[in-house]
Amino acid sequence: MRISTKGRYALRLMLDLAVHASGDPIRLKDVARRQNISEKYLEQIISVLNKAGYVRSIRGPQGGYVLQKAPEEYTVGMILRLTEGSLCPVECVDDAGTPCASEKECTTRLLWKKLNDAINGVVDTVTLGDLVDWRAQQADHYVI
Amino acid sequence: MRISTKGRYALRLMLDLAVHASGDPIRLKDVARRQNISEKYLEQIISVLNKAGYVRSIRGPQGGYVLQKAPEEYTVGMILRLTEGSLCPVECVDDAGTPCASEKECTTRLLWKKLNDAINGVVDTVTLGDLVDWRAQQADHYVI
DNA sequence: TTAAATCATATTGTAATTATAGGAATTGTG
DNA sequence: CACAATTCCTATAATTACAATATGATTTAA
Repeated sequence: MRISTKGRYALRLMLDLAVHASGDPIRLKDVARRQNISEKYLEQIISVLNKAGYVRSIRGPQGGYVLQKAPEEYTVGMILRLTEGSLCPVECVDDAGTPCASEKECTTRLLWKKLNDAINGVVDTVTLGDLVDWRAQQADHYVI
Repeated sequence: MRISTKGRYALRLMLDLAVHASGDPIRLKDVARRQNISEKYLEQIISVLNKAGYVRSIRGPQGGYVLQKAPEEYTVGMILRLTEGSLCPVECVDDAGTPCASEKECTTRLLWKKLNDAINGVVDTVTLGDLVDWRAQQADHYVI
């Protein structure tokens, strides 16, 4: 039950855009270098984020990407669900999925609901802004 | 980020053994019928549970399987981790996994730790005994 | 005009998932 | 003892997902 690289890279990509925001567009090449991720793979990932309106793209030289909204406006869950697909541990507790064929209310389903709630409790409360803050605190340590 | 059928089937298998426990061994064929799962697939799954000592097998006619311990002694996490592998959402927060190569303490890692704790908070507290109880309560509804 | 960037789509290699299949070994019962 | 019911073991296969890589088209600032 792993988060795939796609979701993790998307998160690091968005965090990179948030941290290095200066008004000017940020080139994917620079993100790829800083995050040590294949630029071509990042292109596919940011394409999804772009189509969803999470980032804005500027084409041509001096082009790049900028966050469409403030970092606090993006929850981790929004980013992961977009790139990763559903985060539900099993299909039957997924609102978008097809419900359990067999049982009206199978016993293990209660467990999956609890697990789903626990997962959502984290990813839907932590925002990109929080990640930026955490990173700033870590940076403080290195200053000394 | 889904729990695979292997882990889900293992849980239903263990629950079935717990619910139908009578002292006599329970045939896999009956579990397969009740749970509507391929018997051959269940064989592979229970083989893992058997080698781990979670169930005891009795061979030959009138053979089958019984739980080795009381249902309360098995957490959901024990069963899922055994059949499913690690439940960590990313490798770098997995005690058994290789730690992050790049960063000493990368920012997103804090998030993954929170997520990991949330998941463990559910699977390590709910036991097979709880599932049995839940099932009994559901059964009460149908009695009326 | 050129070069730097995004955009779009196809392809590939690997591994995991989800089983199915065939038969060997064990053992209670008639 | 023979038989049949069961567990046990291993191989194989079909499908899908994952994680990229590759190629080239399009846009646009300088």
